Amino acid sequence: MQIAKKYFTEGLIQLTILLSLIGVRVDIDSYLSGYYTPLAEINLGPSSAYTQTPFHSLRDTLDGFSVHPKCPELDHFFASRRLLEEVRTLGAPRFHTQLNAWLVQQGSGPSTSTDSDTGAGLESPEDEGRGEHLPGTAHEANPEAERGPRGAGACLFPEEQEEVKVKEEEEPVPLSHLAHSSSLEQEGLLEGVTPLPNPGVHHPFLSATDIDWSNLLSVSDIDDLDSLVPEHLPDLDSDISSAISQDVSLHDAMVTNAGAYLSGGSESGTGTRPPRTLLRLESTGSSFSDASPGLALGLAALPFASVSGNLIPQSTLGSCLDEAVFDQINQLGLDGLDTMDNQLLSCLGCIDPQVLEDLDSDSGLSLESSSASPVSPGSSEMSSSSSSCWDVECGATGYSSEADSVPAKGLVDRPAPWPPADLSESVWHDHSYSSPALLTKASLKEEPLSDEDEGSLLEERELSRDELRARALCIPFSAMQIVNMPVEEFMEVLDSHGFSSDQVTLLRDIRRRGKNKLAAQNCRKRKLDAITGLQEEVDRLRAQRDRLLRDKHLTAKTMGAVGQQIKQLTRDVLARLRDDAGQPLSPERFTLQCGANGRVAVQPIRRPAVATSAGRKTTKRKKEKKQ
DNA sequence: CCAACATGTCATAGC
DNA sequence: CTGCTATGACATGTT
Repeated sequence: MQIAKKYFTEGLIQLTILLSLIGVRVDIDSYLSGYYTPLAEINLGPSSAYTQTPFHSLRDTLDGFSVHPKCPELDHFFASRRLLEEVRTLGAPRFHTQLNAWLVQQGSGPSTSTDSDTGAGLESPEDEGRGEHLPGTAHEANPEAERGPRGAGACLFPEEQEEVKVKEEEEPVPLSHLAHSSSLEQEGLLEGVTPLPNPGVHHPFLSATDIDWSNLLSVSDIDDLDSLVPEHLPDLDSDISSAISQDVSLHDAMVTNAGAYLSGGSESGTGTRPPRTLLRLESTGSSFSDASPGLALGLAALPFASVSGNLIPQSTLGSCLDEAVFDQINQLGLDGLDTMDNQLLSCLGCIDPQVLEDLDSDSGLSLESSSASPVSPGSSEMSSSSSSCWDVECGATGYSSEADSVPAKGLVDRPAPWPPADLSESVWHDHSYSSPALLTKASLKEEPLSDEDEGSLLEERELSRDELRARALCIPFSAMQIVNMPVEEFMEVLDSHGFSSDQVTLLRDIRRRGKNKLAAQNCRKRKLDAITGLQEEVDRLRAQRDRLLRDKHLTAKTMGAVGQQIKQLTRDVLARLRDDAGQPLSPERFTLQCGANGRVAVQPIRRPAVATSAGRKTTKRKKEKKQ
């Protein structure tokens, strides 16, 4: 995203992209051809954070712009389309191919171009691209702009696709070819790659293009497209070449509807083009909305692809577009959901929904959850925290949900006491709550078992001592329930069920032991974590110590070498100096002293007056040996 | 059989 | 005072 932001903060590029988005033919392909890779990485590899970003934040901050400064509707529209593109890109793995092939088409188009340097286009796309096409509207500004794509629109065949892709990669696309590319296609392609351009930059040029805005946008055409979607489902084809031709023809349709240059000097354009392109336009939308959402890039430009003479105010534009966009989103989502739901249901049909719900929760014995549940003694919180544990038990045994799935709150609120005889099976089935792994395993494994298996498993499963005691005293609660219910609820249970003193004592013991058991687990876990952390710290400190020791040795070695060099230099200097007698200065009697100002002075070595001659000799010998 | 480990339980301190 | 948590110590079962 940083790269994308960097790119999009370049105002000219932003402007180019934005103009392309609103239907003005600008040189955006040159931009794309150069920055395609990073942009593609941005969108084709949606990070979880990116896709999971809340809609409001997506709308407001994805492009780095909070609100469209002048046109909130437009901003909203862009945000909506951005969201739609996010949805599309999730399922558009073949976007690269489409983009490449399309770019080649533009490059091989008949448009007259004076620029052949793609790099120049990248450097200053607005100079050539927008400079030519901005002054006029989409209908009249630049005949080449419409002639180019149309000429190249239907020229790509499946067998040519790969070749063209290579060609596109090898040869830089002429700038003007790219500049003349269809805004619709650019939009669709671009939005498949980029998280939408900067809406804010677009405004200064709105005055020059707002007419195109109004002309290009038509709600009725959007509706038509929607209505046409089902009619052309047979046209849906995952073939890339088909999708490409559709995308290119999309622009042709726009141009045709615009009524300008329909019969212009397009080399490849023919008189039979308009009907065919229209059909392709429709099929493009259908392909997007149904078969392969990612391939239907043209639908990204559907609001703009609808070309009519209707002038609609921008205030209404936003809402209309939003509806269209979100209809598409809904359509996508519903289609995907239908498929996914069918598959999921087929896989999970045999699983009890309750168990499915339980799978979302933790094992019910998670130390965190278990320890947290008492901290939140609210009834609602209790039901959320402890019910998961109980549900696990329910899922583990597969008992009837009437008895098993009753949460603690329900237990307490239920006026009628539970018959121990009936609850014996439903409550005393699995109380191995101390072992989360066992619980999870049991809950997952035992669900599809039959009653016979349940019985055998019940027999196999050992009840804890507290469970046995509670069963002996006919206490109609599981240890999990007793432990996890809030204290208020527990007190209410003790009061409302008319338990004997033994039962109450046992209930309290079970609760105390259960909580202490969980606390012990927590404590041990913390202890292990602490030990692990300390061990890691020990390792780290040990490594640091070794590193420091190595540095110390190296420093000492260096210091020794430097000292030797100094001594040698001192000897050399003193050997070149002469005393009054003309004799060389002895290093034993003189030394060199470096002053703070950089001066070097010869100083006699001061020896202790009390030093014995023997000591001097010993010192001298040592010095000599060292030297 | 023994050691190591895991787990439950008790006692206790502290909040 | 009560309930809860944390933790050391001990017992017991498992590997």
